[in-house]
Amino acid sequence: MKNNSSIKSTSLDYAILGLVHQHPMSGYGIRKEFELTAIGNYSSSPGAIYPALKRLGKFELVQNRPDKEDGKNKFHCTSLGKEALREWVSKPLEQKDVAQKMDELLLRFSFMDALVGKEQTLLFLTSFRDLSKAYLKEIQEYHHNQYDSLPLHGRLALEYGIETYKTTYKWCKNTITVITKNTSL
Amino acid sequence: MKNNSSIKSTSLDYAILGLVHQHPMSGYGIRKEFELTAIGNYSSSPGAIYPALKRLGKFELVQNRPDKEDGKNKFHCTSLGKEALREWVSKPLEQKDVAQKMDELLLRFSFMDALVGKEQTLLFLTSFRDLSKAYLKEIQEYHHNQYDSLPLHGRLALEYGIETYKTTYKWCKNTITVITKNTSL
DNA sequence: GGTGGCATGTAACCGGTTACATGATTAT
DNA sequence: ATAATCATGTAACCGGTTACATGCCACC
Repeated sequence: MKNNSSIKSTSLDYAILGLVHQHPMSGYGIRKEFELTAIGNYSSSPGAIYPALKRLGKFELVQNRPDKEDGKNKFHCTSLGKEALREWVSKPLEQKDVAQKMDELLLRFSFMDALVGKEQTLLFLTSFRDLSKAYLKEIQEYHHNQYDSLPLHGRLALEYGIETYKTTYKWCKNTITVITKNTSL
Repeated sequence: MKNNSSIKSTSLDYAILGLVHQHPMSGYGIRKEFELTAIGNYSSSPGAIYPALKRLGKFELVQNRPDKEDGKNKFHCTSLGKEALREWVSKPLEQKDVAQKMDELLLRFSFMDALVGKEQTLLFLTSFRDLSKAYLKEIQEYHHNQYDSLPLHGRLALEYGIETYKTTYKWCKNTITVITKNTSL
């Protein structure tokens, strides 16, 4: 009974929302951000950004108004927008996220610190860690069982996946430690 | 002056083409493949697969005809299809591929062994390795220069990227060794 | 003989791509 | 002055998503 009139947003919408939450910016600024930095590999084309901003505006998640600093028009994240963002970063992780949407997970993590507490962050990370480990185990078993029947390149590509998930698992463990020790919150 | 009447295909088209090149299969079989294996995270929905097969058929890259083995209708890769596939896997790598299209690169590598020789494969891999290293260096420098100004989560997410590209670089080096030593070609 | 998997499609919808278009401001 | 960058849009096109629809065949 919840969320029925709420935005069905793409991750692009949330990426934008997260950006303007950190710092209000113009649509042009957002485009530059996507174009020049490595952020999740979202499109920087005006045909993607401006319609997205319009969508977000329609649901009152962002608002284009003069900035207090320099008086220039900038898109701001509203309190409704902040709430939507908080919901998004807090969504429980699923197996398929880890298998298919790493970029989005990392983006959620990036935006998380301004939105939720340490506890919630650690929940996210342990979930991330466990799901990565589970997926890793799965493909390792596949690798082991199919070793002889796999074509050479197929096997090597699979091994790339295995190494990648090992790295992810390690990053999770390390990051959990960092966040746990961090006393600023 | 080349390629003007040729397909503008999505990577989904090539993923399908690569699959039916390895083994002729039904559209349903392709769907199962995408659904059950980790292959590049392509859609397995009929609304994606069948239109794609129609596209490929229009350009005579695939053909749906009875299989010699069991008489069932299956999509086969034509010689034209094989040529298109060879071109695709042989495309020179660009910086943006490494930054944004890893999955596609791995898929190209997977299909490569049935299409090009060892030399071409090593060209691909050394290019992959060098571009990964260059990109790694870039984000490492960014990490170093911005260390103090980055928000904690932003920094940690960036470190995930760094570890990932280190892994990629290592995989390339190792795989180059494996392919070089491989005498079967 | 009916449930479930095989097999192929279509239609509405929506979002991203590409390309075009415009005007304001800043810099040289 | 005029080029470059800031800033915001629109329109045609296309491909993927979701959901619906159909018919066959095999298995128990």
